[in-house]
Amino acid sequence: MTDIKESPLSRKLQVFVALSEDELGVLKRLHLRRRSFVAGRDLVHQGQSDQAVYILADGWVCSYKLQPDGTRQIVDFQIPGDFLGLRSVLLRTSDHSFEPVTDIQAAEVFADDLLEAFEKTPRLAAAILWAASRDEAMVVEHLAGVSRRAADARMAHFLLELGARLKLVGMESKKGYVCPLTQYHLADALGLRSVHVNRVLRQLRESGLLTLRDGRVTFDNYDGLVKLSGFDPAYLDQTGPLLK
Amino acid sequence: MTDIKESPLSRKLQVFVALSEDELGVLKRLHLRRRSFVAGRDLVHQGQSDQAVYILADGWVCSYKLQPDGTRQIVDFQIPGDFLGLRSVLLRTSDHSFEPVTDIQAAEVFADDLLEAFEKTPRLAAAILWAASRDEAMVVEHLAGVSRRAADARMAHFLLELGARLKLVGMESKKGYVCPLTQYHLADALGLRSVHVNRVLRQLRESGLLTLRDGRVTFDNYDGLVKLSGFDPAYLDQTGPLLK
DNA sequence: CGCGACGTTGATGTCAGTCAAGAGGGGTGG
DNA sequence: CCACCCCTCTTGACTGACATCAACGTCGCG
Repeated sequence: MTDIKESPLSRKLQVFVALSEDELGVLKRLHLRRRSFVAGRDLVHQGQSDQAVYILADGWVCSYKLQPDGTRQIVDFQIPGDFLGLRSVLLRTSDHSFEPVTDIQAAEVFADDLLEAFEKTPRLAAAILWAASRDEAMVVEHLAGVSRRAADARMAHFLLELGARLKLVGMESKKGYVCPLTQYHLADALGLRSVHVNRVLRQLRESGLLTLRDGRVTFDNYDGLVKLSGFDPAYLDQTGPLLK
Repeated sequence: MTDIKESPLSRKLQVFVALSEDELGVLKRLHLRRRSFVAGRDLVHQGQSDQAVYILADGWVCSYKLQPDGTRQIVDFQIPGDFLGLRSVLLRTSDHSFEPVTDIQAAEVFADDLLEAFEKTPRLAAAILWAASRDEAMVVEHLAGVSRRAADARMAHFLLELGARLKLVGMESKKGYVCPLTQYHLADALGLRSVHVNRVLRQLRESGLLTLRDGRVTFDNYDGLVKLSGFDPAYLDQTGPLLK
């Protein structure tokens, strides 16, 4: 990336805080150590011994937890601009794994460097913590969705939420976005079986609500989706203290 | 409480770190400002304007999120020794509400006092952050349970987890514990309807696994419950760095 | 060409929701 | 003291959403 202002992370943060040249400089230095990982091979991130965080620059990742019975629950997806393992620095984290959904590029940041950056630029720290707390809120919303919404509404809500997140980093066009997730990923995230994911997607397509084909989500009837799913982006939009 | 060592919070923390007299003193000072709340009336805790945290001393609380359709999802329960609103100090928190399940007693702590205590006694801070990260892990586990476990296993897992938590603060006896939750609370937490909670409880009772009657959980066959639910307390037992 | 990953579809089963009714207990007001 | 209500718990009959089982299609790749 030639200009740090165009990196997904700073695009996201700048929606909420105008960053100074100084802060952008610190952000840029955090991006120096670039690494790649291939799709499917777990990024083992064992909170303790490995004191590093990654800033995802390109590609998608999922964080999941394996169940005793062999099924897995995908807790969240990470898209460009998201942190991997941030909580394991702030808090001692729980034991979930990261799997790159696609080949990815990420910047590796050592915990000490991150904490030093936080001290030097408190506004940047606040912005990053804001993003982290938004991730928290998404996990809670995810729980509520799996617990309380029917399969079609759950799917619609999930894809709308992803769209809203991608919009922040400039990866959503007018009415849809590129989405590399397989139906298995969707199933593992939404608490469904892949066969049923398939049926739900067909039903949504035939109702003229949305189309997911060839790795691309198209919203055919955005308002209809919002209505079906009860999507309310309030929990993503937490503006407020950071604007001051 | 006459001796701070006997407070639920310090009992919990001392399972993992031996606290010095100094640290116990700091902990004691955090407990000075005592407040009571009655069952059922929400503790509005609006992260921003109200910069306080509570340490629950007596009684049970649930934290929940209201859905657009009127149903609610209980995200977690708090028992004595747990913090209310800790995350809203560490991170800017998401918007869920707290409802006391019973009449409660809690110590009010101002954010500044807490942060000062953290600076003075880093080991105490580490212990409290450990507890917070355990809460994180429980939300993830909760998501996995609602998403992947059948109703009976979900119920069993939930009640086993509560038992393990209560044990840390000395509120679990050999084979059960006092549990003030109604079947509506259980339904709102587990993603079931209260009628079905009732049926599941009957089934567990008739299988000789557990009994929930008159506000008391009795484990009639602990090993059977563990087997049914796949309960693995690993995510609660995070020992490790704090022992050093 | 064969294999594995992903997607699609149908038939059938079952777990949990819905609807409905009632019982016990505690609180409140007449 | 009784009458009434509300909250919680209980049970039964029926329904339906999602799972299960089983095939088959398609595409990319070694």
